[in-house]
Amino acid sequence: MATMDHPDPGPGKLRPPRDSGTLTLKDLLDLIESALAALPDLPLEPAALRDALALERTRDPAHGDFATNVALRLAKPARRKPRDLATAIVAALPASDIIERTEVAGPGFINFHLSPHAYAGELARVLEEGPRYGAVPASGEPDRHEPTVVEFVSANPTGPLHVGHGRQAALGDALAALLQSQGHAVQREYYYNDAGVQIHNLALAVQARVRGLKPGDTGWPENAYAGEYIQELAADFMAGKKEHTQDGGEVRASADVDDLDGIRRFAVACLRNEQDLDLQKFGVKFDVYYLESSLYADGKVEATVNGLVASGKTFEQDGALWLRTTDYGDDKDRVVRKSDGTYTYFVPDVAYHVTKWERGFHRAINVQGTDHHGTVARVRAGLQALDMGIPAQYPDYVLHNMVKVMRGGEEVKISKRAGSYVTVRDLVDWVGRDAVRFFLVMRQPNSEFTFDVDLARSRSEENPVYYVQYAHARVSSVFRQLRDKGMTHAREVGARNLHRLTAPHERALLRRITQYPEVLTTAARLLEPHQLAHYLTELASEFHTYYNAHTFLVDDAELRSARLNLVTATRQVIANGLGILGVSAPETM
RNA sequence: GCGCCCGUAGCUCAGUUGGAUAGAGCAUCGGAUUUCUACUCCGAGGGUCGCAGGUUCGAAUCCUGCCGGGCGCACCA
Repeated sequence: MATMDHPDPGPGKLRPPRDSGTLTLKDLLDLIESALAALPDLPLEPAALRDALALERTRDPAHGDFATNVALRLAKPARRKPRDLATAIVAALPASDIIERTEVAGPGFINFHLSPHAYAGELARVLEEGPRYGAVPASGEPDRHEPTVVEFVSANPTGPLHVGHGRQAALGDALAALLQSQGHAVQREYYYNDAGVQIHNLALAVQARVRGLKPGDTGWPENAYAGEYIQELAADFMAGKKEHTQDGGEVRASADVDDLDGIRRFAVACLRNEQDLDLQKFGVKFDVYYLESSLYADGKVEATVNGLVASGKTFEQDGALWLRTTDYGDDKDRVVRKSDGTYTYFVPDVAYHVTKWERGFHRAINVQGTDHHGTVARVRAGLQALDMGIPAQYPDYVLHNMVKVMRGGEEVKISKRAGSYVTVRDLVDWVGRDAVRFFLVMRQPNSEFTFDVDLARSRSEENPVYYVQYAHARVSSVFRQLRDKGMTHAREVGARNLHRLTAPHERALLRRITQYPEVLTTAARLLEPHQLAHYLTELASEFHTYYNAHTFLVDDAELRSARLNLVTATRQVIANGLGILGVSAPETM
């Protein structure tokens, strides 16, 4: 599972929401529902019938386009044999021009073979809606528009972004786009830990470097950052450089060794700017940077502590204030206020999530590394203790594993302590933004990922990004050829002649294209962008197969236009899907 | 030790939240090009779904136990 404890979709969610998916999918569901309602002797409530109704894509084309197992699910409560029930349901199906034929198969499945008419309708929709195809229109079920905040990256401004942050950036941005495609109002947010110990350690490290110390020397501060970039910061600081800040101001390095506060402000401004450059290069843009320091300034931290104390769930022990988080499923109680009077980081963390809720985001998704999964129970427990009506499973988490980088058959070590590690910028420089983006979202987040730099660089079919992008470029190439040959493509002519696309390759491609809206819905519901990446490679594969087996630019103008409609739709879906993943769709390779 | 996650073809991984004969790419082997880009395509072999039980019409999928690996178990963040 890539996600933890996201809300149970509940019974009935097996059926896709009404306002998503293809038109034909919704029509089919309606037809089956009517059939069930028409069966006289089913001793079942309508709600139970709805819950049992699931429609799924068939794996084997011989089984048609869609199949349902309602008869299998209802057989027992109805006290009837599955196949008999299935036969009765089929007999009760209203006539429809989207169904070519229906059959009862296996233990009691009902298979639906769609008519060419159904496909023609869906293909027309792709061409008509263009870049919007697959996205849910802005009028549907209210819960689908629930304002959602997606928090990701949230790296401390204490060094460059490494590959793990890259995975988070790629994942978080794709997730946000996926949710937007489903009609949610999404905010991309970056939580900035600018008030903690880490920043202090950063300042100490720069100061030590300014004094000429190196990691390991006597006098080198404990927990100070060892990276090369610290030395650069120290040099810039002593050179009296100016650095602009995010709020439009400017920080000038004082070049004063004892000016620890000045060192801190200068270093943070520099590193923050570096991170922004990385993210910009990666094509990720945040709507909001939420500063930890503002939580203190606005009294949110204090208010949270007061709220926790008021809850009666706190206690004093060994001079510290504790919260009984074990009451809410945590494995041990947590310190809120240390015996030295300062708060643990857990407090601003809870305060931050309170603001998410109070800002109207009743759905929150946090993208984090699995190494931080211990915080999940804590934050939720803190929110529960406040008793603000926040659901127990708030927020959702998408946890991702670490990334190994292989280059030239060897692992490139990632070690912040050692001071050398692969940064997002390194990767983008080596293989390009598109490859980094695609690679980092093409696998399930929750397993270790090995980034093969050589594969990502290769211009061959082995490289999945290249393979998908090439399919897109290839369609564009076909249209260049069309012009060169002085041929024409008329969409209306093509639309009228879609019945001529009868080759197995064409049927397969049609099937795949029209599946796209369902893929988006599923990927968004499960918070799994890799499903989209996987789909795109399959779509590209089917396109390449088709391309190789058939010439599109034939003399027969009707067939030609029909085929060009099909490949235009293919290109559109590839472009739309890549767009959600933050990958470009080039006209030429 | 406790908690969370992972274990599917030689390798990298999918598997539509319990369905039909477990799929794809790479690698291996065998084929295809006077062609809209061979930057491609077609075919073949390859499996104890970590192991053992359980749940049921039906399990890679859900439950229990074990084996192996990752991560986490601070008055650090």
